[in-house]
Amino acid sequence: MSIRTRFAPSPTGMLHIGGVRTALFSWLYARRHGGVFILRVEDTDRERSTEEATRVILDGMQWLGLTADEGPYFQSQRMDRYREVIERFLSEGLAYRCYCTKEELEAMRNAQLAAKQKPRYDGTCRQRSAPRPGVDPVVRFKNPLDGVVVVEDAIHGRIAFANAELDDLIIARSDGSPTYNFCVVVDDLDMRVTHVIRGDDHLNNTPRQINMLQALGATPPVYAHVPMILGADGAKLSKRHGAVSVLQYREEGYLPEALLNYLVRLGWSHGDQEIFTLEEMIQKFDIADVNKSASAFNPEKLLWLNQQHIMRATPEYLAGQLKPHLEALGVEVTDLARLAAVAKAQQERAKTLKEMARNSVFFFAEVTEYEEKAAKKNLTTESAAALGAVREKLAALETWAAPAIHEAISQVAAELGTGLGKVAQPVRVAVSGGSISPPIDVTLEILGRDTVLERLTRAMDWIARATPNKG
RNA sequence: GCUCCCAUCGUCUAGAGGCCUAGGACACAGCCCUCUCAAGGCUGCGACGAGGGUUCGAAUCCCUCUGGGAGCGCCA
Repeated sequence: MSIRTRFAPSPTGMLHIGGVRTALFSWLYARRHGGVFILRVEDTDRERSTEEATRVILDGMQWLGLTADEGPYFQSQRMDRYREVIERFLSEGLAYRCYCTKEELEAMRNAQLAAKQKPRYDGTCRQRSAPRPGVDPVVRFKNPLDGVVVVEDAIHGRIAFANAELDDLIIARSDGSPTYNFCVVVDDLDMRVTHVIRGDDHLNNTPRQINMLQALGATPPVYAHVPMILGADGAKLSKRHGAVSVLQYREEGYLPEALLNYLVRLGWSHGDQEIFTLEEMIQKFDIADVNKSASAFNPEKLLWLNQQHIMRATPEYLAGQLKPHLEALGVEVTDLARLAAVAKAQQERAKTLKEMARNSVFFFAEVTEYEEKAAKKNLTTESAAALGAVREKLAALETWAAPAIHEAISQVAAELGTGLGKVAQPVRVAVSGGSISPPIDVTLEILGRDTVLERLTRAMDWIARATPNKG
């Protein structure tokens, strides 16, 4: 039988990296085994589900390339099916209507807590034969009263729960709507899910779900409860440290494959390997190699990996990724070949696309002012001579290419009896406006002769104006 | 409180009884390379939570403790 995995996020909160990693593991596992990956949106709580959160799930999965082979299914569109199964539970005596009021339940709960007991429903309505006027009943599943449920977890191994610890959970609310644990069981069964890979915060739900499955005469799927991701401070992931929408990472200039690479290494490893292409992940991922313990999110390492992936990417691909970030800075890019040249020149000097864009603006827009510190140090009367000499040599160059440009600048340095830095750095400030750029020859080549000559002239003018009496 | 889970450098991890003087990566510090910024190279710093067993031998197996986490909703 072919493997079928699913990712079942709830649109009651933003899809964050914790969810993404679970999705990744499920996706990887399905891909690795030539199986099917299903996306299912768990939106039974219509009150708290938002359209925006649903959008983030869909857009986020698409951005990351975690494409679903089936779905997205929406639980909100399967209500008839749930009602049908609830009826079946009722008619087969697997469930019963409970007329206890919320107040009564609350009182029961408080009493149990006060007696230092685990709060749970006492099963009062199991015996009830007649409806109670004025109360809309909920439906509860009749959990076995004794015995143990064994979860054979692919990550944790065998875990046993005593049925005596479990109570009769509500499967339908008083308005008739089905609840989470029930919907999961019905869906996983209907969708023929073979491997349930999810966060280990669901571990405690598993015995109930297995009981329901068994009541329906079904065989439980393989469960794999992956450890949680903690914030950078080791505390639970929250808005403060990283529980932001995945799309935030796109905005900040992360490559999808870098984020995936970072996430796959959280709780999973393959020897000492740190950098994985998507294909390698698919090839090497296995649930058996997933850790049991929670791991903390480390933004620095993500940044490093992003840089590593940027360095390994092709300039053309990078250009496409970089474009929106330049546009966000108000730079229109029409020449994609030129953009690729820029990306190539920049790819080992940026940790994010956003940073790369920021440092690349001067390739596309006029230099309107010089960074103060850089100008003060490099655009001086002394360097004006170097700039002039460079300008002259460059203007006379036969071929406009990096090697020739490099040669010209070296010559100027030699003629002036100074180091290359004394010449290259003023030129850098003149053409880029600041002190940071790719190697000067490459930078000038991409910029083009006309632009370079113009910017050199402009810098010399600027020097003359800035030091009027020295002349 | 009860149930369940977890435990190697600050962080991510390797480690399935001898290969461990515990390896790699991020971060940090120093050095090298160098036209800036990076990248890269080298070096350093730095961990098996504690106590008991089992064994000729334990980071690895067992127990207890401690610490952390999750669940106990007409949320998912």
